[in-house]
Amino acid sequence: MHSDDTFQQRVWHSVAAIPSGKVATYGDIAHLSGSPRAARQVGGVLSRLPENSQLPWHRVVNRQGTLSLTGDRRLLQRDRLQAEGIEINDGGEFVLEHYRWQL
DNA sequence: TGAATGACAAATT
DNA sequence: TAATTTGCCATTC
Repeated sequence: MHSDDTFQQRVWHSVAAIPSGKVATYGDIAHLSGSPRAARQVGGVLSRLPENSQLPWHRVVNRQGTLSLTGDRRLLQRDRLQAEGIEINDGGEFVLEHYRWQL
């Protein structure tokens, strides 16, 4: 029901709040979701998002300013970020502090 | 119920 | 500076 308050749902809400053109790290989302040390779980939640999800999962990146995904998903994330104005090279690297969402 | 898993991150080499 | 190891913890199997 609407009173569900699982880590997974808190992650969904946190990610949904990231503004277009900005990015947040897995750690940032973990922190916002009430479990500061669960950065890894954030990735776990996003990896299991339904195909039809409208969540801007592409705005979640790692602390190095690079993309953690591989293969086709990685290319999709890179394209979506570029589409939002983020300067990211073909290797999926960019200047994190230049686009990081200030919590 | 418990072991395995992993879209991380900080510490250590 | 870069590579490897260690700690982390919600889910999944």
